[in-house]
Amino acid sequence: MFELFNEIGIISQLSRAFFEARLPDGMVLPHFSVLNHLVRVGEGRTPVQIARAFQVPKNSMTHTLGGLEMRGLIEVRPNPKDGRSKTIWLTEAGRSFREEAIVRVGRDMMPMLPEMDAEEVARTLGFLKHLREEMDRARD
Amino acid sequence: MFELFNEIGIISQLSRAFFEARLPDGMVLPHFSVLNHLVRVGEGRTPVQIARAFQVPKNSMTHTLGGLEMRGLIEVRPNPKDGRSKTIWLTEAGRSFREEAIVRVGRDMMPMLPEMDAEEVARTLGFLKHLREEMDRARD
DNA sequence: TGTCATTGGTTCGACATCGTACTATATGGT
DNA sequence: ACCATATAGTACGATGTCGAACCAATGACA
Repeated sequence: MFELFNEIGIISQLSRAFFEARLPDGMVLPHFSVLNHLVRVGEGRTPVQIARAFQVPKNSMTHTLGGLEMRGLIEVRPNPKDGRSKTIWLTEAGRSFREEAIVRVGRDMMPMLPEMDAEEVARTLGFLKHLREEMDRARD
Repeated sequence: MFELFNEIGIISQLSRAFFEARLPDGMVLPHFSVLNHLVRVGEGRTPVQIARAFQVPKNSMTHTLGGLEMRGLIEVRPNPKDGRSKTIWLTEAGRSFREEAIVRVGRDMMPMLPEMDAEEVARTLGFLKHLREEMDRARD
């Protein structure tokens, strides 16, 4: 069990480094992740919603969103339903940035893929999701 | 595939937080990991060897070892075979600190364990090790 | 309507992590 | 023996991440 978490930690570290080596200068994995999230889950989300989705504190998300806005990849608008809140939208630059990043990373990831059995990946993913839910519950 | 790395990243984050919440004040996961490594792999390792084992840059390891030495959990001795190098040894305090941490974390991790099938854990672990090796190779 | 607790977001300070540059020792080739 | 190159460890600066404190807007409730 310790070993499992250990392996997970190291892979997380390696995959992050792998990713960031293929992103421009100061961009970091969470930047890409947020763009991706907005495409998949939908735009117009609030910062807290996004922070919860990634299980990070909201001030960290403020920081990440700040970087994305400064680079013109997202647009921040007020939330018409709540005066305290904001909503996050992709710009055209943000959308195309995500696409290019996926191509670039995907290309370099190619050589690794044939080595892994698709079914095994799916089973592992299922187990990890289960594990994550378990850990969420243990957080009280 | 992206989703797999995403899940791994979040679990890594959660498990780290879980761990560190059960360590004293300023201690952090790498501190424990290094102590554990020394017990399992053996004492007398050099900082670079340890850094490589954890896939972190050597200056990060310098920092981590500094923290452990300051707390009296390890002892640093010169390397008789190489004047540039040092060797790292556990103190009694370090050894017992590790034991206590394992007990404390293990106790709180108990409620999660019955939820997971041991065979599934083993299979996942096998796959992740394979994946890690693949990624190591891709690092050139 | 007035008051209090809750929630969204930011600011600030602390710290881990990392790239780069640097010193000191070791190693290999001539 | 001498010099070039590689390697071990450290120092420094930049930055991501986070907890705590804070402000503003909302909601609950008398």
